[in-house]
Amino acid sequence: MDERRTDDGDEAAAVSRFVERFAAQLVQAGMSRMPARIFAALLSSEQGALTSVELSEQLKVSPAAVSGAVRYLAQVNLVSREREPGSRRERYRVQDDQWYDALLERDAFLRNWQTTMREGVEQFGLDTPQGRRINDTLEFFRFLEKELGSLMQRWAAHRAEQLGG
Amino acid sequence: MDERRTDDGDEAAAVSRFVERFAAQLVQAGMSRMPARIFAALLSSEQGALTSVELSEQLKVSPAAVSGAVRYLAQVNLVSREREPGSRRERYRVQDDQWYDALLERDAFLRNWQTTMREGVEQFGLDTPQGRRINDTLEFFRFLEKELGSLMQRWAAHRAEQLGG
DNA sequence: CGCTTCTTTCAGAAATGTGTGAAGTTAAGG
DNA sequence: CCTTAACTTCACACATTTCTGAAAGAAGCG
Repeated sequence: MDERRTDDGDEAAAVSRFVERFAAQLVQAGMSRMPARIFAALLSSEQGALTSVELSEQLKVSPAAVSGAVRYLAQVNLVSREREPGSRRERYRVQDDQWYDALLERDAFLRNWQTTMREGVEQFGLDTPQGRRINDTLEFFRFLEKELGSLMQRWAAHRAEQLGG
Repeated sequence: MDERRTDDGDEAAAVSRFVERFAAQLVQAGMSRMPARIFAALLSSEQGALTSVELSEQLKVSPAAVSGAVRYLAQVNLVSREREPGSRRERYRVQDDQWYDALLERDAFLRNWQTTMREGVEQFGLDTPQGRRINDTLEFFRFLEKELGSLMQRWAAHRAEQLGG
């Protein structure tokens, strides 16, 4: 008749459960729902890449929703868009080795915080308790920026080593 | 007439601008609006602590909103509640030296991720690309957990040194 | 022990966010 | 060129979240 129904169904359901749980985690961390679901689906896919239609069907959402979510994901560098040559069909791919960086979105993120804090320090001045308190925060973010840089380097080294061994 | 209008007004307006900018930053990082505004207001206050009424007036929100937001902030250890002895008035205080930890809310956060990822690895198995991909993610979070621990220690040392010198 | 002051709870209103359907745009293939 | 398959945009509807006002609940003070 049709394909091995139960197996495929079970597998699909199991995948879906994981995808939704993963997505929920991302949502909790601040990502909006649709991007989260799509990212989770991509990471759980065999090739690490899916087409718009596949995502639309698997997640049971409209192409419009996929479009919007993917735009966001591409913008924050969690996903890259590929064109299969000869077709207008696009595939969206998780950046296997880059998404760790993106997830910690250090660059813009930490800079923005530092800017805000610097303004606060200027406004209140270091001769006020508030000013000193905000200055501490500024220093914390400076510290974080430096440390996260070297942290990611260590991670890269760690990974390279694993692959090598 | 009344108090030095322009000075107080300007100062208040300037503080408000900073508070709202800071809050916006926190919102972007995933915190909801009211807790974010309250936290920012506390950090910008001279004593690092304000009463419910003060918050309510400064932020132009109802006592109910303050109550709910403060409950959340206390739960995630960003704020502590104090009672002024003899009054039912409560003051809410930012935890000057603890909120860095809280902001990175490492403990529960990283554990939850690891649990989710572990389930994914089990589900797909290390003989599938997805399984390996998710396992990489799991390792990344293990790595992060370890590193963030020592990072915060270094920060504590850094701070202690500043205060000492 | 009741009055008063402050905080909390709760139902509902207002604001915001999120996803859909339909129309619009772009580019491959005839 | 025209057709057609894909992706995107936009207005709107639905869902969720967030804040308020009112009422109830605690706790000092007379």
